[in-house]
Parts: sequence; structure tokens; C-alpha cells
Amino acid sequence: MSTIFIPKHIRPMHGRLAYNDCALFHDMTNVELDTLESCADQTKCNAGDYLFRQNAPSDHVYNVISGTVAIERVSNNGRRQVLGFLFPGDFLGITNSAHYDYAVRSLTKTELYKFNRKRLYTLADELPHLKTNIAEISSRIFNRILDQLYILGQKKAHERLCFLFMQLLERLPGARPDRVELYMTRQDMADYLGLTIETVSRSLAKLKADGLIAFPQLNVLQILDIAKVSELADT
Amino acid sequence: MSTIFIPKHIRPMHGRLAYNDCALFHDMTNVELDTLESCADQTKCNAGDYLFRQNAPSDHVYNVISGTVAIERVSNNGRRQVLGFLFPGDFLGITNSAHYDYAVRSLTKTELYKFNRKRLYTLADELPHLKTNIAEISSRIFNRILDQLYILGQKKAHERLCFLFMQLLERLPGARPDRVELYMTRQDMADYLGLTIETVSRSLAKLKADGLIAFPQLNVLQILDIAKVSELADT
DNA sequence: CGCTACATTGACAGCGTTCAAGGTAAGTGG
DNA sequence: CCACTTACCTTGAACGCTGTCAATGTAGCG
Repeated sequence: MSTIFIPKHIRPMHGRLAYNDCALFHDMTNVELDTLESCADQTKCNAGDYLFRQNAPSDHVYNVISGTVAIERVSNNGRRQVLGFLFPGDFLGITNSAHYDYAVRSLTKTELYKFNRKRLYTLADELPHLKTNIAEISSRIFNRILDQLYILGQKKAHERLCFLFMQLLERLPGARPDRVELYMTRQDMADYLGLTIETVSRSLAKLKADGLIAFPQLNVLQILDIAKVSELADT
Repeated sequence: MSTIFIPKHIRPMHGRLAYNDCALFHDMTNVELDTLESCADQTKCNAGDYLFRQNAPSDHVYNVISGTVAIERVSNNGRRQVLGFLFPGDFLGITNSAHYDYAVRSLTKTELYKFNRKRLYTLADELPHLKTNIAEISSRIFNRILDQLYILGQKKAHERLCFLFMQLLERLPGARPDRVELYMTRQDMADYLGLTIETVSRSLAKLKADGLIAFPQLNVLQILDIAKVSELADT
């Protein structure tokens, strides 16, 4: 039944999450959702586990139920670029190539739905809403990458961090200006923003000294001056 | 007739251009090509002209026949990021949103095919090859953006330039190691690579002094040591 | 020839990286 | 409960790359 298929902690997002990717089920009838369920399986990961590695065959599309994951790309010489952080409701693995061009690493304990990619795509030919939704999700992912590209090309360290904060605030379920849980390490932030861990640390210290943010705990961020942070983050 | 529809200077690429986007017509029958032609129109631009601006309604998909264009994104504060350079055979304007998230500026005199986007997409529902090809093209565009993201996040100025050179060598029709025409200005390169024009100039001078490249003319590049350039460019 | 746009070069400052040391927090075992 | 370990984070100092500002050079064009 479709009411079982969509777990409680995702359901309430439907109305709220305009920016999140949780839209695969959007506008679909219960009958359609039942069909969709036939492609679905569930899986889980522990913190640090790789869901899949770079160049693995792209057999599945995943939907994060709970937890946080990082999309990474590692080059020949070992340098790592984090392409994004994904949260509950987000999709990953949507691709047209036969292999994933990136790896996915869990930052926390993570539960995911797992769809057979080919079956999902075949199904999309029959269910127009599903196809529209997949296109819509791809489009959002693409736009996020463009934002990140702009940030890496044009922004200073402290601006990049503000960009990350605003992204977390918008996309991380449960994040509020006075409490944003940072599930990633400083190194993950650095690799996402194209900086070193030291620069991240120093820039955080600067933003803190300037009264824009605070850290009630090491991994809990408080945004004190959201107007300024938002301005610095601006794309 | 489909033999008219695909102009001579594109036709020969079909077999060769594994990395170029000129694949919309791939595997299609003459009947299918005739149908495709019904969506097509032709247009041209002068150097410096904008084909369309950021946030314009995304009414058309374009295919470059001749010339070079730059995809750009400008932010609120005026900083510009070039998202890519496109050459004959390349597509642009493939999107799922109602508006373009970027502007397209001609670097040279440019001729393009122009497809009504909605009609093209409707047609894609009927012609399976066309739909596959559109997906294939989108996938390549996405991968190029990921490469660029990595470059901006991890590489030094001279490495970024080598990356650009290798891209031009692979994607610009007619480019050979001993002769790569640079249709873009130094400023365009800078905005593409997330650098300033001065840094571009200095890094070019350094690469020249090291004997990796030469400039027979200001806008003609010669790659003297392709092994090293390729190594520096490596993603 | 002189105008204009584009490119190069120089001097200098500043931001970010690198290398190194020290600090903090959580978990383990005595 | 406390020392010890480990992983992560912060801070410091020096260096170097890149940005900024300014001047000069160069190619194309009327």
C-alpha cells in the first residue's frame, strides 16, 4: 500500500519542501504509487560506509530516508572534490550513463530506498507523472551544481562557508537559524568548497569573531545574523 | 529531405565526434529526420550578440552549426561565471525549467539550428532514438560541468589553463596540437576558469617560458608538450 | 596616424596553503 | 574514575599564488 511505501518522516515534507528533491511521488495516484513500490527495496549504511564507489555500474536510484550522505569524486592524483551533501528526501544515482561518475559515502547512519534503475525508467514511460518528476529532480540537481560552480569560481573562503550554511538551512530537514546540525567534518566542508581544512577553521573563527555565527557545540551551528550570512552567500 | 537538414559541415563529424554533442540525429531513420526537420528553424548571431539572456523563457533548443558561443551566468553583484564554450555540433538550451538559468553569448559569427523545445520534447515521446539521444547529450553536458567543478575546486591557475587547452583540443572541430584557434578572449578564459585576466596572462607566459606551449599568433595556441599539458590538466 | 579594445607586465598586498604544534572531545581499558 | 589513545579541530608562522592597481604594449580599424 502506498501509505506504507512513503514513510511517515517523509510524508510531512511533501507540502513544505519546495527546494528538496522529495518529489518523485508528487502528483501520483495511489495506484501509481503501488506500481512504483514494486521497484523499491530498502537498504542502510553505517557512518563512513560507501553506498557505491566511483565507476560502479549504475544499477540503482536511491532516495534518502534518514541520515546524510556526501557525493564525492576522486581524481587520479588523489585529490577529492565533494559534489554535494544529500539529506532525507533527496535522490541520488539518477544518470544516463552505465556507470556512476562519483562515489557516495554515508556521513551518518543512513536508510535509503533503492529502485532498480532500469525498471524505474521503464515505469516512467508508462507513468507520466513519474517521468515529469524525474526530469524535475534532475533539473534541480543540475541547478545546484551550477550554484556550486559559481561559488568555487568566484567566492572567497568565508563567502563559500556562508553559501554552505544557507544550503544547509534550506535543504536539511529540521535546520533552523538557531540550530543547524553539521553532520559533516571540517574536511568534508573543505572538500566541498574547494578549500583546505585550515582555511575552513580560520574562516569559521573569523565569522564567529564578527558575530555572524556561533557554535554552541562543535558540530552545531547557530546563524546569528542571517541577513549578512545570506548576503555573503549570494549567488 | 534529411540530407539537406544535416548540413555538410556537420555530417562528417558523425563518425568522429565521440565527445562532441552532435548526436541528436544519431541512429535515426530518414523518416525520423524528416519529422525532426519540421521542428527546425535556422538562426544566426554576430560576435558579441546574446542568443538569449538569463531568465528568458526557455522556448528553444539550439544546435551550433558554425561559430563559438559562451554560456554565462551573472550574479547579483555582477560577477560573471562562464559555464562553458560550445562549438559546431554542440547543443544548448536543453532544460526542464521554463526559463534558461544562463545567457548565451556569441564569440564569433554563429549559425544555429533552432528547435521549438516543446515540439521537440513531444516528438521525443514518439521517436525513441531522439529521446535516447537527448538523454545522452544531457548526460555529457552534466559530466562536463562536473569536470569543471573539480577543476575550480582543486587546481592551480596553470593547471586550469591546461584543462581548457585539452578541452579545446578534444571538442573544437579542427583543433590540432600544433594549432588551436582561441576564439575567446583572455577575459572569457578567466571567467571560465575562475581566475582574473592578469593571472591568465601570467600563467600563459609561464607555460610558454617552460616550453609547454607557444603562441604563433595571439589567438592561436600551439601545444608543444602534450604529455605534460595533459598531465597538468588531469581530472 | 591615432583611436580603441585587448593583452602583458610590474609592484605590492592579501588570501589561502603548507608545515608544524597544540588543543579538544569521545571512547577504551586499567 | 582516570590515564591513554585516537580522531578531529584550532592556531601559529612562513611562504607563495593570485588579486589588485597601474602602466605599458600590441593589434585591428577607421
